[in-house]
Amino acid sequence: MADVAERAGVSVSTVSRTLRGLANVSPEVRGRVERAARELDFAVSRQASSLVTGRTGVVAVLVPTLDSWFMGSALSGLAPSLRAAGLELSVYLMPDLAERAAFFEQLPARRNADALLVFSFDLTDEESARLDDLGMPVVHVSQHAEGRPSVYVDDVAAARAGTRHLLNLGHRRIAFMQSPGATGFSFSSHERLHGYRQALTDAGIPPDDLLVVSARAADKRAVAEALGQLLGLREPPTAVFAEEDELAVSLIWTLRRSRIEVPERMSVLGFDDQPVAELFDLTTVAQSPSDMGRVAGELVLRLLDDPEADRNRHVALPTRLIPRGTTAPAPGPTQEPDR
Amino acid sequence: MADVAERAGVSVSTVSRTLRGLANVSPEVRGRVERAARELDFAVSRQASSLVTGRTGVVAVLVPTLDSWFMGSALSGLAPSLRAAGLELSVYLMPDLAERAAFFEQLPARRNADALLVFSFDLTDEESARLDDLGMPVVHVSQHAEGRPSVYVDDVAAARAGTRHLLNLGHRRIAFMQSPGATGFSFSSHERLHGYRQALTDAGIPPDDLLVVSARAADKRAVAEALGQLLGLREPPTAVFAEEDELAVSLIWTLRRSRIEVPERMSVLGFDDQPVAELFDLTTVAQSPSDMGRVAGELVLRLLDDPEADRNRHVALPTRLIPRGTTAPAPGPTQEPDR
DNA sequence: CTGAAAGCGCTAACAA
DNA sequence: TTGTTAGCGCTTTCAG
Repeated sequence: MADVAERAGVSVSTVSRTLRGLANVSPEVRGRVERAARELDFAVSRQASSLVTGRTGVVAVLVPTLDSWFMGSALSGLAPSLRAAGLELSVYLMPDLAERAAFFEQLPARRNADALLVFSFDLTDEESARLDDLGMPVVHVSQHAEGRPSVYVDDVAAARAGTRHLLNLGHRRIAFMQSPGATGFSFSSHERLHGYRQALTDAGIPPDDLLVVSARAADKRAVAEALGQLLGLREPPTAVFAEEDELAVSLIWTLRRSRIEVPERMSVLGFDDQPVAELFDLTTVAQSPSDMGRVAGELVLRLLDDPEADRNRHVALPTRLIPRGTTAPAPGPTQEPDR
Repeated sequence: MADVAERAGVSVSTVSRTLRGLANVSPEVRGRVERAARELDFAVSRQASSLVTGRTGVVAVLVPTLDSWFMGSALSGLAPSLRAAGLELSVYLMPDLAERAAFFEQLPARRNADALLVFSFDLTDEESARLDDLGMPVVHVSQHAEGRPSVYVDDVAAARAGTRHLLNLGHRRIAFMQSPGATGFSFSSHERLHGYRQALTDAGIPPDDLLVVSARAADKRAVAEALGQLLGLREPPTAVFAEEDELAVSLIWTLRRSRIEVPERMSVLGFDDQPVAELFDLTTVAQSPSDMGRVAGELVLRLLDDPEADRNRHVALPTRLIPRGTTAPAPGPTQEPDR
């Protein structure tokens, strides 16, 4: 910066003021400084400025994965808002509990970011408390935390609506298929199961734990086994609600291989509306992670502006049921399926 | 840090030495300092240390998208290496040419990162030159740049192998379907087209530009139109090589809707081996972006260690053809298809 | 093995 | 509108 100042024949303060776009610089001087900066290919060191301003110009995000549709979309929605505000995006990937523990132990983001976005985690009370003491705005995304800024969809209501769709089609034995995922990593998963149970209860059908199975979408064998569990029941289900689309299509793939027609003999409902859903003509509950990312970005910008505003603002984004071809009326008499 | 020093009854220099794990600190003092730091929940400010060391502890990545299988996997492969080395990962998303121009104009990463990874871009000479002058190690990923560190797959050879597979099945009219993408954003795309042409030429078949069409995978209508162009030709193709799996499955979807059996009447070959490939039983050329990310991470670590080592190291990762059910021998007499 | 002091590159008073 | 000066929190000589 001293070089620029010398070249432009002004003091460093003037260079600083110019480069930050402050008003009180004469146009003539401004021009000289800008030209000098350009000629010298000068860029302000964030490190140095943050040392004095106390702001790092960085927003940190804590994510469980990066190679998922959800996270990819969410970050795509988030990044532009931050860039527009001149903030850098720093990613902390915590794929397992060990990494996660290490993160909360050291809180590396502590003084190295101005705000933190936490995605999809089932935080323990202790972890939440640590975040509260971080001394920076923390926004919870795809999850909600009492009294803390959160952006999410109402997974309970969404799952209830999805389940009701199946009930309305006359299904009475409805299974729920979960993605296991590392423990403590999926907030939404629990909520969706809860919504499913609620809808059943509301319809006067007692939830049956035998109808809740789990498998990783990528593990075909596990999906087949989970399906096997369901088909071997005394009263097998006529519909399966999968907690996310990838699992749903993996299930459809398995059903097809077993010559069980979808939706004639088995309805399948997904959650997400990923691109693959359309390809499989999958009925699903749509959510928009990119909207979630965008809204979270806007919220964090507002919090950065005024840490007290929006302190416990919760933003719930909509979901909607997209009926496609994998759900159909339950086979046989609807009141008393006799097989 | 002064607080920690006071609490431990030592000077700040000692705290600094301890926290950086330097050897010359007595065990007894080390213990006191570490305890004090823990009790005060102290974390070193990267900003302040980088000001004096000149290293930021940040690795920047330049990416065209985040919501793609490729980038998600690549970043998943990269992040752990960086974390293990105590480096932060800063993401610069440049979805369009305007953002890109702005980036190269300002080079915001200039003094705010220790190294830069550039993904998948078709850089202009001017852009490459700017990167060279950045004064930090730059690694090109999923692309290669003469004389600069690069990690990639040999797209030309891979596409040639894929095309040869179709030729070996007796296909003579083989189409190539591209994803348009913003101009200048896909290095691999050009290379694959090139490999496809080479294989044809090698087999004595003159490449026919009418057989090269393009459509975005997500745009069903565009895919249908592209397919229409091919089907309307005087000599329509019996096989299509799609430059990436998502496009391939979108094409298969369209073909099925048109009651054109795959692979009986049309073979389809993809590129990537994304999870969706298995679901569609898609024959494809597999690559591993997560390996690419991992290797790029290791390379960047080595360059950070010694900027001169590996200066123009090129790492080419393998691809392999995965035969599945969407490719089959060409219908009719192979030498002279008579329809 | 430990401490004192200088200074990294910038911004924020304050003065002019 | 511009310049001068004092730090921001650390690391790094250099002494001890």
